[in-house]
Amino acid sequence: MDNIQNFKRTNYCGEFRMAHVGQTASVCGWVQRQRDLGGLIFVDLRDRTGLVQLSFDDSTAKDIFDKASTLRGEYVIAATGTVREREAKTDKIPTGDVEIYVSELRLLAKAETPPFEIVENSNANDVLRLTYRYLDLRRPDMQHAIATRHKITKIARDYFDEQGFLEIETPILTKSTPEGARDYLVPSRVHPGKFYALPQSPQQYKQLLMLSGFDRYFQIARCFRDEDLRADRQPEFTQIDLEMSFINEDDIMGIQEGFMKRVFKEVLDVDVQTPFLRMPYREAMDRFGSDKPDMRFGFELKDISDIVKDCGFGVFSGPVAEGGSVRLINIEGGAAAFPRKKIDKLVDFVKTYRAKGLAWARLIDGGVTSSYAKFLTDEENAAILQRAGAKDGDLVLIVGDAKNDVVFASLGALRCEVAKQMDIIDPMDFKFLWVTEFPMFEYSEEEGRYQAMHHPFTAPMVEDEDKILSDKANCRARAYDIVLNGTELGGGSIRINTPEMQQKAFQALGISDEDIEERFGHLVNAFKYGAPPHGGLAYGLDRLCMLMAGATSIRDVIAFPKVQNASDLMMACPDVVDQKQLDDLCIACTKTEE
RNA sequence: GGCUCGGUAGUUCAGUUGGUUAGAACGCCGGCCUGUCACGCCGGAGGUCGAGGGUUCAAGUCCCUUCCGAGUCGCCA
Repeated sequence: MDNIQNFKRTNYCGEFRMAHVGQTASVCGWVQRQRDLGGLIFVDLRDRTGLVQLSFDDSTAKDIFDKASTLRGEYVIAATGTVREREAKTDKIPTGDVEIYVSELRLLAKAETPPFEIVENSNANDVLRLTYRYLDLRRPDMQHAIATRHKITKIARDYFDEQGFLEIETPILTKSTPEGARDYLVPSRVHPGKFYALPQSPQQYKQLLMLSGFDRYFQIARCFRDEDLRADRQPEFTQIDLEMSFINEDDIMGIQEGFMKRVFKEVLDVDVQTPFLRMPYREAMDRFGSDKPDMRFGFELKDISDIVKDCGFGVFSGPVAEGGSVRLINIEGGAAAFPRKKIDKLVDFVKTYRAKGLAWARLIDGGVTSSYAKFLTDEENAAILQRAGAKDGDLVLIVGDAKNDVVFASLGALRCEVAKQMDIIDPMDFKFLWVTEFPMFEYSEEEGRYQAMHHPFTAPMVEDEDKILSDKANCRARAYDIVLNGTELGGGSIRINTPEMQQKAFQALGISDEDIEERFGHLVNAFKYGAPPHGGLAYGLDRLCMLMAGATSIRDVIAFPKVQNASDLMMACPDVVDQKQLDDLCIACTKTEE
């Protein structure tokens, strides 16, 4: 094995072009592939910038040539040589016009054959990739994703700095907040039986920073939530978190739009149109069945409750009578040609959203075949198709339910699913949307009471302030989400800044005075000392990176992510700890895994 | 907690109504080869069919349990 004494890298592998011909260059990295043609050896050398070809022939010193013949994939080497034009060029790699004719070769580390090939677009399965994440990260697409993430955070720091924001760190060991997601708890050794919680977000700290006068705060903040994972949800994730004082919604949105415009231009060279479209929550639900609608395609929802409320078909009239609704989406673009099997799959699909079924009508060759027409009058059938705006070649899909939530959830998901299946979505089309006027409260069936939809510090809309106690169901909040292509990128609100209004909000949530003091006393107390009007926003950095990198899971833009059961396959954690550690913390386990 | 899908050489997969010695490609090892770049040619090694139990003359294949992974519903103020 050689050492790297007196070796100085002059270039990264991916840099070499015809302009370098004749130069002496020193490079280092990993062997991608060695091709031994007998009297001639080629080695593709890889570093994080790309590949360059090293070549060895019968004019090469014998000891170097012999060493080159022993090279295997993933060996770590350093080489010095002359850059020369290739006899046979390739356009498959950017350095394909040149090669380095090696005069000095050092073998710095050997490598076992990796459990999967280190290549772009690996189809190795996730268990393997995540168990050997350090090898997975060598692959060019992962290197690109991680580098893209760096670019985004770099631009965020630059941009918010230019806008007068201060980056301020907030604690990771903090106080448990029973509202909202489950907390990760950290036991205290010094205070037996007491626990810190890891932050779900820096929410209260950043509001207190406003009260302290920092005026514009931002942080790239790690957040923790002990909830089940999804493709776009990890137990620890990163937010670009910010808060501003003496502002209104327009100021915050304007700053955000400027950031998005810049980050998309610099990272993807995409021009994002500003200002972004804004849409009240109510309208988003009515038109798209979702509070995070994908605006890249139509298939909007239409309410046909008025047409079917007195019809003879109980599947339609029943839900309306019970206070729900019947709505449809009209799928254009030849969806009427969907085979019956495919439609049956869609029926199963909506059932996962608790819909009881899916009625459909296909308009083909001037005729209509449908699953429901025989139960309705000609007038009713005609009115439905007219409301749908359906024309020949279209597929009408109808869901009715006594719960509007079910109708919205199923049709909202269905329009996205169908668009996906029809492959009509352009991944490089980025359609932003602000969803505004969120409800202040939502009713929790489980808890049997109203809960804050956003969080308990969100200000009500000025015109709805008097509804905060008297008409919770119709009280709207000064909250807004930023939505990109059907993904909720972030959310925020204007906060309450007077003790009086905060008191009302807690009261509306049914939190007792004792609980207020116990759980939020610090914040309530602080607000007595002059809190400026303030508000802010937090983005999911992982989701933004995912969308910009064209990934389908945030795992692909996180260097060391967790799997669905929240464990880390590479580090093999969580794991048991020594009894001594538990004793120090006064902790006894009552249940353990096998 | 529920539902759906998946687990077979190192890897990605195929494996028929249950039936001889479980295959392919890539990778790996050895040999040959002076312009390759998915090098080529010749040869070779490599399997607890995720695990456990059951049905059967016979199980990769059927049944049950369980582990692991993915997607998703619930959940995620």
